[in-house]
Amino acid sequence: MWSVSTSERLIESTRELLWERGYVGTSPKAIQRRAGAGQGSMYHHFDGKPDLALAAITRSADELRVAADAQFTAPGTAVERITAYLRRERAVLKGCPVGRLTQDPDVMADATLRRPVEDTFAWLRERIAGVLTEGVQSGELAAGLDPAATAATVVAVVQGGYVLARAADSTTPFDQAVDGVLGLLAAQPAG
Amino acid sequence: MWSVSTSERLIESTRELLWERGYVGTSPKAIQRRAGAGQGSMYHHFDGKPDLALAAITRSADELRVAADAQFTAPGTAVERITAYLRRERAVLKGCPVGRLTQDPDVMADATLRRPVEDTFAWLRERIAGVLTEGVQSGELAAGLDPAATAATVVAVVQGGYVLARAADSTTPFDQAVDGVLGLLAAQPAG
DNA sequence: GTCTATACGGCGATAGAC
DNA sequence: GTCTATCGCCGTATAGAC
Repeated sequence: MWSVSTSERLIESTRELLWERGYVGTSPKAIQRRAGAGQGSMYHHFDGKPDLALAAITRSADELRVAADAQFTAPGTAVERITAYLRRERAVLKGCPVGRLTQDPDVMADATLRRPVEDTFAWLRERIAGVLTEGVQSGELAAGLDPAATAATVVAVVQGGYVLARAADSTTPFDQAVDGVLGLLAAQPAG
Repeated sequence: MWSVSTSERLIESTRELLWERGYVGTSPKAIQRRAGAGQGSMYHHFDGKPDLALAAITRSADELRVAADAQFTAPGTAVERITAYLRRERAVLKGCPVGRLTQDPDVMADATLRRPVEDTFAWLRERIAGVLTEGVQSGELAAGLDPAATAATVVAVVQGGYVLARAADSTTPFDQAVDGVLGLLAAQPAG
């Protein structure tokens, strides 16, 4: 048996804290405490708070892509895959670990930290637009459906659903928002 | 002529800073500087940071309701009013001054500060559901459309649209997300 | 009402011993 | 690699003079 390395624990602790409290609300001291690491230890492995945050953000972004891609790559019609993506299990009340960073002024002001966030959503919209395009081409979806716009809608419903859920302190509005788009999508006249 | 009162300037400065940097990222000192008020002045008019934040949040929430209600109360069909709401002019890259607070752990942990946020979104979903119900009843929208779910979708698209716009540093994805839902809504088979 | 003085702990980092 | 010491500045107030 072996324990995870200190640097590993620092990254994971940072990921959790960024998720819970954001960049501005997360201090090096809090990270160290959660990781069970000392001051010197943290500054040995990382240059400072931004460097550690970059490692954490990059990992969260990568995880998000992998998790999402699993739904889009699975077999099924376009609508089935979009449905699988929207209905996949999520920590709804915690919100999106990547989308959350969008509200963090110090993250958005730093080009390096901002990059993974920007790339993640660009990729996600692109990927979903691709799935929708397949649906249009196969005649499953109306020919008039705009894949890029609809993809943005799908991603926005998820991100906005988190906001509504947190505001209500209940997962219900998230589920409703998802049901809402899926209802609209299902009622489309076939192409 | 008269100048605005100091307490008024403190509230407005707090609103701006909460919008730009969130509660955790906003310090009393920063508020004072922006308001052109001294330390003692701020603590004379308000009990402290939470008290001042409550005044700011309440006002922003009230403003949001008034602005939204204008679209819903205007004449027009249900879809026209929803469209007016979704397309109304917004500071897209700044995001929603109320929805943003949803990501602020210290706001959500304080029942008093949280209240206006919760109420605002509950009201908004309710209000939109009402408009959609009218649309269903008049036959403008399909009988199968779920007003509550679709209302959640509409609000989520706006809130999520802000996230996408900030991530991309461009208003384009917001507009696409809006176009996307409106496209789906318009393509509904009539009831 | 507004000002200055003072307080104490936390933030983010560096230095140097072990 | 990890620890403790130290640093200067900021956050969030309180006290009391004007």
